[in-house]
Amino acid sequence: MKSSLLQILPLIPSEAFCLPAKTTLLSAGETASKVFFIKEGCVRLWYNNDGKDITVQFFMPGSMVASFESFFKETPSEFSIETILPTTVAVYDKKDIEEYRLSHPGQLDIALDFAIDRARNYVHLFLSRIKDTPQQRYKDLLEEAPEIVASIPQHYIASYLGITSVSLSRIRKRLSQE
Amino acid sequence: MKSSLLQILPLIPSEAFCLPAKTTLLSAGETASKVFFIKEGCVRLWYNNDGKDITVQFFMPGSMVASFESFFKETPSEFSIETILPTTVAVYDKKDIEEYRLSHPGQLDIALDFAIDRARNYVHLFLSRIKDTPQQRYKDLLEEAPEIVASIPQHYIASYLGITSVSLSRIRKRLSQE
DNA sequence: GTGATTTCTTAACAAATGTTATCGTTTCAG
DNA sequence: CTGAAACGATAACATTTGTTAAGAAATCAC
Repeated sequence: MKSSLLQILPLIPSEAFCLPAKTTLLSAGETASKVFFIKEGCVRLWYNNDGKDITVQFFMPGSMVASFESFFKETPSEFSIETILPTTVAVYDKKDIEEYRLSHPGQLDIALDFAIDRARNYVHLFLSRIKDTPQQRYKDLLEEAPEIVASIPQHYIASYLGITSVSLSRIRKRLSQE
Repeated sequence: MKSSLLQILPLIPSEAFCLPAKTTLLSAGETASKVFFIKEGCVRLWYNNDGKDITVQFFMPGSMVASFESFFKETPSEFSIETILPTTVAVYDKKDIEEYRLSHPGQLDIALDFAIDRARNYVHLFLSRIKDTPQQRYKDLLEEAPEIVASIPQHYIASYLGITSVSLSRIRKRLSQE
């Protein structure tokens, strides 16, 4: 039986940190050498689109976040990562992961598993933008993570939904009138 | 020095096929066990969104295509793959790739490389939807692959751009008036 | 070849969003 | 505590897209 990623993670050296909100974990332009495991709080991955801040994804406790392409290809990251709530993370270094990976060849390939997982994630982010209206995506987000919607500024939510905060305000009004 | 994917591919058994347009390589619901290398022609990967046909991506000669998640996770594919022009492909079987992979552990990890590559691809598809207007994306597609735009029905293009064919028609008119 | 189908354009109207601006309210730093 | 900044709602108008429908042109099947 193959081990799961969550079983293997504790075997790799890591450091835990408690961070305040708005702490940057990785700035666009830097090359990612760390993976963060969210223990508590909330983190967002965002993209600077000509000065416009676009939230690509929110990460909740129990999930891992890194700048994917940068981490694997060792190129400057297109994305930044920052906490939006007070957050506790475990930080894994790329070299420690590689070391474990090379010394346990028979086991689950952590890197491949992480890569596949992130790829699947982007497929679904992509599909959700294609399939659903901003209004439907807002309703979905409300169901999946009401605590996010409640605790962070709406312009983060709006940029995640791919609309302006004005439009999100209108959507909220429409929904409250139903 | 690590080998590139394109150097390794010829070492793996494959079969070549010449296929007419509109040939389905994989139907949604099936589990992907093959990877296709496009030698000539053009292939599209598409998604059935409640009866609406959405083209996710076009694949040109020199690139590889498979239903990513289905291939790695051995789950039913959400996507279908079909030729849109007469196309020549080399077909690689998952078991042959795995065999090569396991018997050449020191070398480039084909699976990881393919997974990373597909993930990067989805990141960029995703970003391009976020950053650019349909009009800009149409202009980009015209530059990158004029032969596609010229040789396939416009509703494929429209669904790739995320708009209706009516809207694409309007965009074309706008551009021709500039 | 010919009739049927598909493709592409255009029109008219409805619906949604973007942009800009205003105005309370809340939050935050010092 | 207090002034400044950020936040959220709303209005007005422009722009874009979706929808539906109609018609011309190209393509396909037989």
